[in-house]
Amino acid sequence: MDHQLVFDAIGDATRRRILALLVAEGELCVCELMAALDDIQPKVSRHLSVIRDAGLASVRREGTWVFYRLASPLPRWVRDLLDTLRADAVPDLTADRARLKKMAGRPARVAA
Amino acid sequence: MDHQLVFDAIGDATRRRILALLVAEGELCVCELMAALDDIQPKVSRHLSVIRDAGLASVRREGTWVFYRLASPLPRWVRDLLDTLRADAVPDLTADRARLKKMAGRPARVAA
DNA sequence: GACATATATATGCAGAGGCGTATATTTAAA
DNA sequence: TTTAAATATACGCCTCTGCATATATATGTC
Repeated sequence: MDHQLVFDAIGDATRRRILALLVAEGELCVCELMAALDDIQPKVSRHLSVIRDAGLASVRREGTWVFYRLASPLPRWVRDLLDTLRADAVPDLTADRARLKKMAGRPARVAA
Repeated sequence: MDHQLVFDAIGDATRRRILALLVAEGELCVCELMAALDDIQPKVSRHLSVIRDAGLASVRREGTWVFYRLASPLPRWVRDLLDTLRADAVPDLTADRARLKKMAGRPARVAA
């Protein structure tokens, strides 16, 4: 676990929104993150690759969908760091979760 | 308190070392931080200005020395974030504190 | 295979940030 | 008022990073 990669990952506002959503919601696919962030696909995908390369998220493919969740186990200090990404630290989180809730046609999970 | 400025401040490795020292040691002057980090003065000073401009540290002058400490009060999420800067999150911290301890001629505090 | 959906990556560009060196500022003392 | 010590800032330089657009890569369906 490279320390700088972890802090780089939380250094960007868009990535903090993604990470805060993963902390709060558990597992989300790219299309759900696009809806929650109201942002374009290449941008979301690029930021997800940074998060994944930092070792913070793991990936599960289900058909054409790709689901991201927080990696586990994570070192204690990383877990503590991610736990700080609550609504007071990530102001967009509340609105992002609301948009996610309103998203039409959310993919149904088959497996965990 | 600007969120991005706070995360920018902890995004740099040198600044994390400084912040971790302030969390662990309380109040330190620039010359003590130079000794602890084993780094040059303009670099330490520049990073301190970023930390100060983010609202994370306050400054007290005593003669020619300038002492930095964590600002207070800090928002809950900022305090939580800084509390994650322990030795496991900032690997240099242990060596930095050892160098600080060995520093010759540390300035004596007059006031708090 | 042809096509559609979902996701990933390549590319060129513009802006931000860190570095070392040099210099300015502040304070105290001679 | 000169000098020294401690600290702050200015200046190029270079690298890194995020962006939007375009394109590539699965995967499933017909």
